[in-house]
Amino acid sequence: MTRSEENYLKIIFHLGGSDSTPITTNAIAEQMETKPSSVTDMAKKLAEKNLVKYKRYQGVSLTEQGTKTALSIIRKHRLWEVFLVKKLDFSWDEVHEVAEQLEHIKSEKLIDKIDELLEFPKFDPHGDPIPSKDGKFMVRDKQLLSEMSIGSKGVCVGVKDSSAPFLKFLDKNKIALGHTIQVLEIEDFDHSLRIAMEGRELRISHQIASNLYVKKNE
Amino acid sequence: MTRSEENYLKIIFHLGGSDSTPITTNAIAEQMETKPSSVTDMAKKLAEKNLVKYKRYQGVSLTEQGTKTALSIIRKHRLWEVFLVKKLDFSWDEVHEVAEQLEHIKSEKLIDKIDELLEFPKFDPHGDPIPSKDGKFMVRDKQLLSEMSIGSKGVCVGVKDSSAPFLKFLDKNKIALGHTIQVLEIEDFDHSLRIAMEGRELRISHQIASNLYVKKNE
DNA sequence: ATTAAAATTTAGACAAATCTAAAAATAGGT
DNA sequence: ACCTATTTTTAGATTTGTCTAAATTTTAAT
Ligand SMILES: [Mn+2]
Ligand SMILES: [Mn+2]
Ligand SMILES: [Mn+2]
Ligand SMILES: [Mn+2]
Repeated sequence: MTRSEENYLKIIFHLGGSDSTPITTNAIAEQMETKPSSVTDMAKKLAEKNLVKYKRYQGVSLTEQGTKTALSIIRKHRLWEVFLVKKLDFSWDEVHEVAEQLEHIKSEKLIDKIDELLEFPKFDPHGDPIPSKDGKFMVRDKQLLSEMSIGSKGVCVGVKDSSAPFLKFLDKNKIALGHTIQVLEIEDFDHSLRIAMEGRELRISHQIASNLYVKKNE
Repeated sequence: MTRSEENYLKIIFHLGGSDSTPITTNAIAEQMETKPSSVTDMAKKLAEKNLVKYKRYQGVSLTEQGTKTALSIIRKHRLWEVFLVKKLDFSWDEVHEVAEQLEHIKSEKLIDKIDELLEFPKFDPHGDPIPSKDGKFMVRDKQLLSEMSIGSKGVCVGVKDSSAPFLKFLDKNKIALGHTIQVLEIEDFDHSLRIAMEGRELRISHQIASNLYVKKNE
């Protein structure tokens, strides 16, 4: 597997899709920051290797083997992110770039030992689940903060947008995973929210709220 | 810098050489496990980037900039090797391959944090010195065991051959860095040695002795 | 000084991954 | 059903790093 093939598989996985709703060439091209014609070439190559199903003009979907491979890359990416944060004091907005490189290191033993060193974490620094060796991962019952009703309480468990600017904004406003949240008020005008978080009260825009995942209290 | 360029620089560094005694095309080709014609192409490219001095038919030597780059790759390689042994319980015969990949990860912060986590080690698991950020490294006063005279004592501080088979052989015979060594007898016939090591007595061939570095006691 | 052997370079080709421009297929609106 | 806009594919070129085979230069022996 080349690095490029691995990146395509990862992106196809993240775009979702299935046999019945394949991923389009353009969607992949946009995520890969490449041209559709390049995607077509790669689609053929991956199909040749039985990693994707591909029919001309009909888009691409992962085979079982392709899914397995994608999950193993994602596993490595997220474990390295945890390593960087927990063991090397990286902040959560710095880890993605480095993990993009580290995810391609080829050594089963290495990633298993990292997993062990970290005591088998189930989620990465952004709240995304870490697949196990056999490709299974926790699906956490979570919803966007923007979809919660007034008065409801929960715990912040993840971010939808994990770009550095958004993560830095959260840091600046002392919003972090694990914090408790209660929705106090939702403005009709702009859908901004007034929330209580760890004793404080703050106002956040609809855009922020629609990029924060919350686990609702029972 | 591409991965290939980095590997060429590293190998040119390891081959020694200087402005007056440049490294030959064939020597590089052999180490890189590639063809001389490929080396010529790369020599031109590296010369273009001012990383080596290159004159047709006259071989290659590193510029100051090339030396700096080579040392930074070697620093990364050796720090990762220490990390694998100390933090992930790899054995010293398993680390080289993985370090060959990890040495190409591009992140200053990452390698500095690894350095810090390891408490700034000065030598790698094979006894080779780890260059500092600014490219300086300890030159240890050491000699080959095969060059020691009868009766002299020392401490085993490094291996010349760090291939897995040799390292495994040392493990099997409980020869490790840090162990004390005294030369008891040298056979005229085959130059094999009888040595005392950590209380035991053992016999080792000339070939083994000429791949073990010892720091002589004053 | 000649000459043969060895080392090195050049020329031309190839695979991987990408691009641009043109052609083909599909999808959506009327 | 038809036409047009969009999507996707093809064809051909480019870059990087490699190769083989042929040509050139160096070296070392006579
Ligand atoms: Mn990430
Ligand atoms: Mn990647
Ligand atoms: Mn090594
Ligand atoms: Mn390398």
